[in-house]
Amino acid sequence: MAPRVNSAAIRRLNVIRVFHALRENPNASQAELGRLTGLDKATTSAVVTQLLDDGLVERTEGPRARRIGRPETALVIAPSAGLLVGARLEPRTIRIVTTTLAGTVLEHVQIPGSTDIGTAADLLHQGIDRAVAASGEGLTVRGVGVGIPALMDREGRLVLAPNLGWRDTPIRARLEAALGAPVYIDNDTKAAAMAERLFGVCRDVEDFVYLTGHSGVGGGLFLGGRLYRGAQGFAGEVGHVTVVPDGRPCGCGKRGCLETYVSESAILAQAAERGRDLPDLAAVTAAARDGDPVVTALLDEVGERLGVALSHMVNLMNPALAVLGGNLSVAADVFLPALNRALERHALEPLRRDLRLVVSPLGPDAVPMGGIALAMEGFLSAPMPVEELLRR
Amino acid sequence: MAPRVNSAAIRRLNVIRVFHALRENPNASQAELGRLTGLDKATTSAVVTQLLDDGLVERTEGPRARRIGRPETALVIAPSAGLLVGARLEPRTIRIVTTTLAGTVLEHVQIPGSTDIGTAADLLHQGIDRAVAASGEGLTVRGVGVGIPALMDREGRLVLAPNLGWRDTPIRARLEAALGAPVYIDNDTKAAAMAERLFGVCRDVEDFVYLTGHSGVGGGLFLGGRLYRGAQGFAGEVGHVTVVPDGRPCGCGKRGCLETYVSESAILAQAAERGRDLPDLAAVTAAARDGDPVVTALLDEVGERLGVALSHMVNLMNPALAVLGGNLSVAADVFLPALNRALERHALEPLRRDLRLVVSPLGPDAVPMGGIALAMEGFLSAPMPVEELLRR
DNA sequence: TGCATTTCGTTAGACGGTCTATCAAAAAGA
DNA sequence: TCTTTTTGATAGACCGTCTAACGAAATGCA
Repeated sequence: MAPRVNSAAIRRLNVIRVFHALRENPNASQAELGRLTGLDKATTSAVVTQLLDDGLVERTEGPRARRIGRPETALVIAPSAGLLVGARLEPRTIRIVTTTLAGTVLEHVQIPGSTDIGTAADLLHQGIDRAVAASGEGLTVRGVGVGIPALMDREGRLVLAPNLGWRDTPIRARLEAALGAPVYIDNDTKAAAMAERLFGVCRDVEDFVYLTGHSGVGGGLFLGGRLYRGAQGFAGEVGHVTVVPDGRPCGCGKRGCLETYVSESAILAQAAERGRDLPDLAAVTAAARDGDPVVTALLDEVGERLGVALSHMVNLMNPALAVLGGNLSVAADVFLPALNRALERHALEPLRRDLRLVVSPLGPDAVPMGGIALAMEGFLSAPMPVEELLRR
Repeated sequence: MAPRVNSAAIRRLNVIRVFHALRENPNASQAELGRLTGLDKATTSAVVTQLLDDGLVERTEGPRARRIGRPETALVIAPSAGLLVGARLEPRTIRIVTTTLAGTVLEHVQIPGSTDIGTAADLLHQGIDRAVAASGEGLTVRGVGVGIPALMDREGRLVLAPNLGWRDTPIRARLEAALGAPVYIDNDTKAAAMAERLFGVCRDVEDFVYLTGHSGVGGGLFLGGRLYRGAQGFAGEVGHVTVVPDGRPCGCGKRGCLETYVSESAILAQAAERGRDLPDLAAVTAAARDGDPVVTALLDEVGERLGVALSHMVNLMNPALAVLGGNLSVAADVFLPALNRALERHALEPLRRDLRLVVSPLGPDAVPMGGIALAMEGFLSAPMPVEELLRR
């Protein structure tokens, strides 16, 4: 049954609007928030009063514009209002970030992971406790968001991670019970796309695709102003788009998947097959920059494969922007020419013409900050998912 | 600036909910509408009263359930409330349908088209006038929706139709001026997808992809409960997804596009190359059913190509359902086995497992009925696009 | 210094929603 | 005929936003 839409829903929506406007514009005044959100100043006043009463917002002695008229009182999202926790959970390392509700980073923690999903979850739990303790006294955790390189369903169950051997684990429920705070879990790349939208390079972009390489290759779709998850929650599996018919075998059981050519391990394996034993992607990129023809040709192929898959996305989804993140950003400048050639060959001209291609500025924190974004969205929308309200 | 959310927006939303509930359940009572929409019966009463006052809804002597308690009064969307017009505009033929606001078909008109876009628009205008006149006396046209096989931007400008030589025509503005009624224009396949959602086989499906073949091959994406148009309005161009590297040349300037293999003209051309001169797709399908090995092999290839493209869509968007419409439905049963084999080879198993594959039940009226869907959406949402209200 | 001007933020009141509670109307069943 | 049951309408509570007016606190200028 569709949720009821009543006055309370309106208020909840307007609170969220004001909150995000203030998050993106710290030290804004009430009048400015009204202009930013399009709300009447009386409404803004009511909303801000509520946020002040709830302790989510504080008045500060921010810098005052020396203007005519009554001076504004600057507002910020209260640092004391609580913590958000974001994490990236991988077999090798677990990376945890804590922030204020505004998204200001407080602590970084990085610990070794585990190839066993149960052990990894326990380690994550311990790491979060440590990070929270280091973030300050008496701060309550308002939400925990985790990105995992796996197929995650809409209820936060880990369904399958072909490369890791993980499957069928109700990890959200498990962590929520252990942590005693709301937990939001999603695929790592979807989380990173959320981070790109809230904190990164896509702040004003309604339609973009995010491509990333870690152990595999992932895709996050931000369509029509919101993260798109698909019917089961599995949307964006660009790593398993076929780019070479009957190509290299993939951990998923198919052949010729994109990630058998452009993931870090795949690139290293292909380099080794061609007589270049290199330790990591940075070394591969360096070799190409030094003019090694074999490695250069290999990265050209990587760009070409990636370009084919991106062309499919462009033709199908017509994004305004494509973001390269994760390990893809390491070698991006080397393979970008080949990628662009592939786009020219495979993407429709009117759709390609206005496409912007950028490298993610978030670096290794993209996924943990995506966890922050998930937790922030969850905290603000609770108890009702506001985005759903006005769909027919 | 984001639109304001106030009481009026809530009412508009609830009116739309009640309207659609009544459209899908003619002769429903007020109490039933309340149950269907989740609204309180007091609210339902207020909304229905407004709809009755506006003349959009009527009380009828519908069939009464012989039950205990006060008998219900049946409601229907008033046939006298106005007309919707839907059309498919193509160079060869123009097909026009008129319906009540509920979507009940009143008139069909089919007239020859024109390869000149200006002439075609004039013919459409005349045809609409004729269809409206035939639909009854004194009915005002509430909206006109048109599907065109071309790239249409979000403002209803025709940008490009590679196969037809049409480009850069402000056809929406032109028709609106000529007709004096609100006009909504979109790509024909997007319109058909809307029809599938409102009147066809996807009534309760939030995430589906629609594939169709006419002169070219088109795709419509219904994602997260709404039609997805992309940044410029060009999303869904599955016909120009590359399925064969360096394959057959396409009217778009690229090579190996899906539609160079599976559009009707492409299939006929390939059959001719292999020594089978056949007049249309029905003849091709008949030959395959009669056991012609050349034609059977050709349709197997068609299924394979289509399956590759659909696999990309499944991996990227994880739809719950894929609908085959237009000419694709003519030969569907013949190439479906090959299509399924391709899905098995190219789509991730967890995403493919729950995918349903169905043939469109709407037939040649899919696009005109899509025009009806566009017009209905436009009429109900006017003056503010309600779906946008609660996006942050 | 004194006063007009400008901008900020609050508040009262109008207005319009939904929701709860109540009630009359109209049928079936006993 | 009376009870039961369901429908649909309505009063009043409650909660939103919006308009309009007002006090507060600065600048600009005589």
